[in-house]
Amino acid sequence: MRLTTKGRYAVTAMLDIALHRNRGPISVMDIAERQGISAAYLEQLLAKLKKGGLLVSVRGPGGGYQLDRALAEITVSSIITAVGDGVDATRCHGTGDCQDGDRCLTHELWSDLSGEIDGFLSGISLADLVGRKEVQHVASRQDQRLIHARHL
Amino acid sequence: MRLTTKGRYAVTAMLDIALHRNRGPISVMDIAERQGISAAYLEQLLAKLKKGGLLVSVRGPGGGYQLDRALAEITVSSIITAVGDGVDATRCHGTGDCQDGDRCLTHELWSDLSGEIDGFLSGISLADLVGRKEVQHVASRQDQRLIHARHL
DNA sequence: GCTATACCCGACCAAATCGGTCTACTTTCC
DNA sequence: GGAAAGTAGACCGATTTGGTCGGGTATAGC
Repeated sequence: MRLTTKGRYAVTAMLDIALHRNRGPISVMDIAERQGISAAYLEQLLAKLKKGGLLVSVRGPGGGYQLDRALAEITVSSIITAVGDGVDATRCHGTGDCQDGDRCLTHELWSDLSGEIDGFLSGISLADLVGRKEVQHVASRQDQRLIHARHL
Repeated sequence: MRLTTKGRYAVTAMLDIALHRNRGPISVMDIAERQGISAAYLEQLLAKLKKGGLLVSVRGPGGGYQLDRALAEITVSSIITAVGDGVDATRCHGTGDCQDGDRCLTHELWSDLSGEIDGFLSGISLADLVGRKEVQHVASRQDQRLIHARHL
């Protein structure tokens, strides 16, 4: 099971774009500042998300990234997968040849777990997250802080 | 979320010991051969499991490791935790200060996910695993192979 | 057509982690 | 006493992570 900052950053960035979707394209810099993520690093992740068909980019001044699908059609699972942080918990990546061509003692356990996790994350879309009170609260705080910081 | 070979090996080893519990103490070498795990590495994991109160060891010839609790009282979750592969998916380890003392946008999501995974793994004990047909099948295959190998 | 903005892309890097080895014990049974 | 077995910890090579840097290229607006 690999769920590292890569996956977390990706979901965070997607959610940030979702929350500000009515402002037109969102620049990497904006997301990076609001979410406290290195801009150069974030670029790599957004590139993968674009390659995965979750985002489109607009070049030039005023450009940035936009969602390529409806909020409800983008699941957390798909974001994590797109960026390479697999949800798979087995050692053999599901093939079943964990021990010299045969299944290992615990193959089914990890396989079941993978299903469980994927089921959970597939059931949560950006639309769900955007609708959460707690998320909206954090988002408005971040917006305020960014405006404040840019006034200096 | 950290679920690496460490956690997988630990669960595999514990299950191996559980399956052969009627044979007295199980040596590291036996487990290593049956499960295809490096004995030297396995030692480290078993030491942690012992420190965590899941195993007891018997030194000297004929010694090895034994479970320190009833099968039903040892959950997969507790095994993974004992070797250090935390089930926690948040960046802040549950404290909630993911971004300059406040919660990040996705704190709740990862927190929920952690709960989900932990709930799943806490619900599975060694007794459950030992009772599974597939597990028994793989175990008997491993036993046969070991006997065969030692005849050479 | 310049220029500032912003995405694009690939090389590179330091630190951490992982899976594992090796050595040198100590304890216990025969 | 010697062999079997656990104990402890230093060490190691490979990979991954998280991130930087530097140079592109496209494009909007003047």
